[in-house]
Amino acid sequence: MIMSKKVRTRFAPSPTGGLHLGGVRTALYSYLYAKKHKGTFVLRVEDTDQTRFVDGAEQYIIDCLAWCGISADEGPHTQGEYAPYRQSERKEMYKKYALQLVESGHAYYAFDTPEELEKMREQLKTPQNPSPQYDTHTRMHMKNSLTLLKEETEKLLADQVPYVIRIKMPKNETVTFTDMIRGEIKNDSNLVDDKVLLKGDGMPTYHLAVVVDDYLMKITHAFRGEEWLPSAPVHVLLWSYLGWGHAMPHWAHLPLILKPDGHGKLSKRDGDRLGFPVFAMDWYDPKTGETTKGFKELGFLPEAFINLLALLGWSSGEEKEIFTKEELIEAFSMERVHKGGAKFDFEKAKWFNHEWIKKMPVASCELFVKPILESKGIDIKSDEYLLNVVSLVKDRCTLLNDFYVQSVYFFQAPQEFDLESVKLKWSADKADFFTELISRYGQLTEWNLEALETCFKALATEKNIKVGDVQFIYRIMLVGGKYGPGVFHISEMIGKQDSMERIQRLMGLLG
RNA sequence: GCCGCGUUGGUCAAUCGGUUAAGACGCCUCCCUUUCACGGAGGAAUGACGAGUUCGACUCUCGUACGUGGUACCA
Repeated sequence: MIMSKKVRTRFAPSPTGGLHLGGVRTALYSYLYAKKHKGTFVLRVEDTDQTRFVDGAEQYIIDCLAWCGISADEGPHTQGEYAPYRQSERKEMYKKYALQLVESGHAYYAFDTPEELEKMREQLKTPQNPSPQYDTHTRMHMKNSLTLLKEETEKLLADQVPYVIRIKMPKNETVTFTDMIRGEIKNDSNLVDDKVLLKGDGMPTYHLAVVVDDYLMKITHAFRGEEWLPSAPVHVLLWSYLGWGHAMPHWAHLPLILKPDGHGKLSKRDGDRLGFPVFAMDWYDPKTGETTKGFKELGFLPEAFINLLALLGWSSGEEKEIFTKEELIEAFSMERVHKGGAKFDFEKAKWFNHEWIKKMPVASCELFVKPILESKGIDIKSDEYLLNVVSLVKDRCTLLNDFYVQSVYFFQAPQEFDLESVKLKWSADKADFFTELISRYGQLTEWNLEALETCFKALATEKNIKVGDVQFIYRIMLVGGKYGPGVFHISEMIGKQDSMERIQRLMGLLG
């Protein structure tokens, strides 16, 4: 095969709730891989489980991908040539293939009721085998077209007795395939169960749908989480049984994202417990009425979010850690994805965001900051003023939301003061200093950084007071706390009038 | 239980048989800043264990341990 096919990757989430970090990463890697190879990235909605369908989840997923800047080229939101992209809308296609498999002897009808299945598992359960499967060992004891006479099966079908179609796993075969990350993977066919392909309600299970759709949508590279590895042999067999072996996509099973503490996959609950988001954006669950915080709303930049996710399980091999999307596309390769799972580290995640805020031009930064301040009811005076504020405080903001605390005092006099700290330095001569300072400020003809700093320091020297002490108090007067950029910068920005009022205000409080 | 996958500092990780085993986050110290950050300089901290292959193993093989995933008419 000298001619290589056009790369087509897909992200195939099921619309059952908030979009998890790991899901975004899978989408991201699929996107990066497709773009790197000038291919197409497809979004396919795997809504075959009617009972788990959640209203609004699909649009939410689309919105999340859009926020991350990794929107799909084809999907339910577009008019792609492989539509429809919702499996529920493709329902009729799957049955045909299931029947084809029955026809060719690779699948069979099974009429066992859920109760009967339960009974079988209960009866066959032993300490050595706590979870018996419907497989090559047990299927001949069950109620299916393998154990029933042909006429019996036909009668049941004619009577519309509910049934499922199961794959008939072969005996004594080693199913082998190559994973782009892990290399050759082998499985003993005797050990994997006869997975249901077509459910009682006529919907396909994931196993059938993923194969049929990947084939029909001409997917060339299929990336998914490591949790799919155990059922991969079923999919590999299906590709071959359906006669599509030559077209099977290249697989890559991505390592899991683990809890930062303890063990196991990172879940929404861990985020709640440990105080960080797990979903890309706020997710409102219509069933419970609860909203779960997302990275976006917490103040993450999408650029930082995909950057940190990309580096969670993949590394370029070089020291560089901050990547733009374009740079990621350029540098990404599946071979450099780690095999082992990675524990999520929120501190590092925040570091990425901080780096992105520092790196962002002041003007772009202002675009994000403006709505945040406005939503808090702050009158931003003018864009020029805001721009100056942003340039002064941006390096000390880790999350976008930090801009509020770091810049309110440029717009409003502080409501609360760190009086504890002031009192340690307060004394009669300090009071005298500030009284005199107000008067000198009044006489200043020019209000700029140099003028007021000179005035301030000259007075301290005159009064024989440590500049640092009064400067520190001055900071609390203007800001309310022990933070923020240089005091004289702040003072210059807020103006003479405001500066004088704030001095007076705190002096009043100190009696 | 069985099967799959994995295992370099607390965390993310480089190394693709020969290095004093990078770098980053976090932590600590110092400098800068008479605030807090930013920035700069330093520091502590790593190859799960046991065999084998090899002149030489973090790197290859096997075993053990541990972790993780799966074992549904969920994806």
